[in-house]
Amino acid sequence: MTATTRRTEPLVFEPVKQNRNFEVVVQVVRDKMMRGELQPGDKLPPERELAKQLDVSRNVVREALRILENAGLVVTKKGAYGGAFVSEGSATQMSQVLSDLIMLNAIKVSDLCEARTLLLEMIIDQIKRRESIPDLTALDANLAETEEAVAARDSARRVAVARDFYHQIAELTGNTALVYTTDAQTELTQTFLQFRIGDMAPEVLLNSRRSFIEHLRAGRFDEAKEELRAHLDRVHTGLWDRS
Amino acid sequence: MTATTRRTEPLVFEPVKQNRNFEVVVQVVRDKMMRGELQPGDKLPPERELAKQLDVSRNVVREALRILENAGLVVTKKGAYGGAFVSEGSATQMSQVLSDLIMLNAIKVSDLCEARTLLLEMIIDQIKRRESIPDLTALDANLAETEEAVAARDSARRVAVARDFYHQIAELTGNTALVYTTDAQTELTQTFLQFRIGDMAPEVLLNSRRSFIEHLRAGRFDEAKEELRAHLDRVHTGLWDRS
DNA sequence: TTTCATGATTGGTATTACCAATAGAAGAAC
DNA sequence: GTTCTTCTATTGGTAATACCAATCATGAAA
Repeated sequence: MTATTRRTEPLVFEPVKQNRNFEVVVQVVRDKMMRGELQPGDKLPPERELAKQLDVSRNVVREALRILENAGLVVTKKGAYGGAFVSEGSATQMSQVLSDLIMLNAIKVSDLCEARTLLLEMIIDQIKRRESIPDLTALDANLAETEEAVAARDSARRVAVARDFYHQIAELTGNTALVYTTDAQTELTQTFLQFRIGDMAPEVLLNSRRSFIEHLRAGRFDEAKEELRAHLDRVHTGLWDRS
Repeated sequence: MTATTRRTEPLVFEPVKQNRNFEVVVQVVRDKMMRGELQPGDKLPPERELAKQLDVSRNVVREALRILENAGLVVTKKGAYGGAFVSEGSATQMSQVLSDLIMLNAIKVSDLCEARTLLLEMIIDQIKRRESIPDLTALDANLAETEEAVAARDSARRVAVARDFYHQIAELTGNTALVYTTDAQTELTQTFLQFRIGDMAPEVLLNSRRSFIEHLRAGRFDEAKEELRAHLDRVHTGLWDRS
C-alpha cells in the first residue's frame, strides 16, 4: 500500500464539517449563554464592534443575529442605546415550529387538536395524582375576567383570557415544560381559529368554565376532564375540515 | 376640533407596524408555501435573482433565507444548480426550541424529563384505548437491531436505534403531532445524555425492551406503561442534577 | 420648568467586489 | 466509443463601504 497505489475506495477522512461563519458566530453566542456569561437582559456589543472582535464582516454578524432573533434568544432594538438583548423565553417559537410543520403537511391539524386534548387531559390527571385540591385563585379570577370580556363583547380580550385559562391550568402542575407546551398549543389553535372566536354562544362558554372549576374545587377530577374534553371538542370542531 | 388645535394627547393612529424588509421577504415565501405554490423539493430563485424581483438588496434576501433555513423550511446548497430548496419537516427545530428554553432557564431539565415520561405514558394509554393489539413488527425489528448494536458495542448505533424505538411507539398512535413531539423530546434528551449512553448495562436495557414489547403483544398495556416508566426513570436519573 | 433642537449611537439597507464550491459540459486519453 | 480530466458557468459565502432611519441623552431656548 504505497503512496502511489491507485484505489477506488480511498482513505476516508473526517468530514471536516466546514461550518459557515455565521453559524460559528451563533454557536459562540449560544455558548456564552449556556455558560451564563450572557443572561436575559444583557446587551450584546454593537454589530460593528462584534464583527471587529470576531474578525468577520458585519454581514456575517447580522445573519447570525437573524438566526438568534428568530430562535427567540435575542431581541433587537434600533437607535442609540439599542442593540441585541438576550431575551426571556416564550412559547411563540414552539408555536411557530408547529405551524411550520403543519404548513409542510408534516402534521395534520386534526392530529394537533387531538394532541392538545390529550395533553390537557394528561395535565388534569397530573393534578389529580397530587391528591390535594389545587389552588384555584387564578382560575376564579380568570372566570371573572371572562365574564367581563363577554359582557363587554370584547373579543380580543376573550381570546387573551382564554389563553390565560389554559395557561393557569397547566401552571397547576408546576411543570414548566407542560406550561410552555400548553401555551404553544393554545397559541397555535387560536391562530387557526382567529375570526371564529365569537362563534360560540357566551353562555355555553361560561357554563363550561364554571362547571369545570367547580368540578376541580370538589375534587371531581374525572368530571372536570370530561367537561374540558367536551369543550375542546366543540372548539376544535370545524377546524380541520378547513385545511 | 379644528386642524390647528394644539393637543397634548393627539390622535392615536394605527401602529403602522413598520416591518423590516427581510421580515417581509420571509412572509412572502411563507405565503407561497402556504398557498402550495412552493412545495417540498422546489427550488427558490438564486439570491441575486430574488433580490432583483423583490426589489431589495441581496443582503436582505440572505437574512430572510437565514430565518427560513433556521426555521427548517429551506435548506441551502452551494454551487451550480444549488440554491435554497423547500425542505421536508423534521423534529430538530422543535428540539432546538426546547433546548433554548432550557438554556434561558425557562424550563427545568427535571420538568422536561417528567413531561417526556408523561407523554409516553399518554401514548400507551392512547394505544390501549384502541382496544386492539397493535402491529409490533417495527418494534420487533427494532429490538433485533438493538441486540446487534449492543453485541457490536456500537454506541452510535445504539443511540440511533433508541431514538427509533420511541419513534415507533409514537407511530402506533397514528398521530403525527405526537410523533413529532416524541421525536423532539427524545432527540433533546439524547443531546443532554451524550456520553452517558453506555452507562446502562446492556442486559438491563434489553430485558426492559423485551418485556415491554411482550406486555404490548399480550395486551397488558398498564404493565407495559409501568415497564416504560421504570426504564425512563433509570435513563433520566442523574440528568437533572448536572444542570 | 418645560419644550425643542441637536448630535451621537446603532440597527437597516444598498452596492460592489471577490472567493469557493459545485455540477454539467467540453475535451483529452485510452 | 468509453472513461477520465479539465474547464467553465452558476450560485452561495464573505468582505467592505456608504448612507439612511430610528432612538435617546444632552443642552439650549422659551
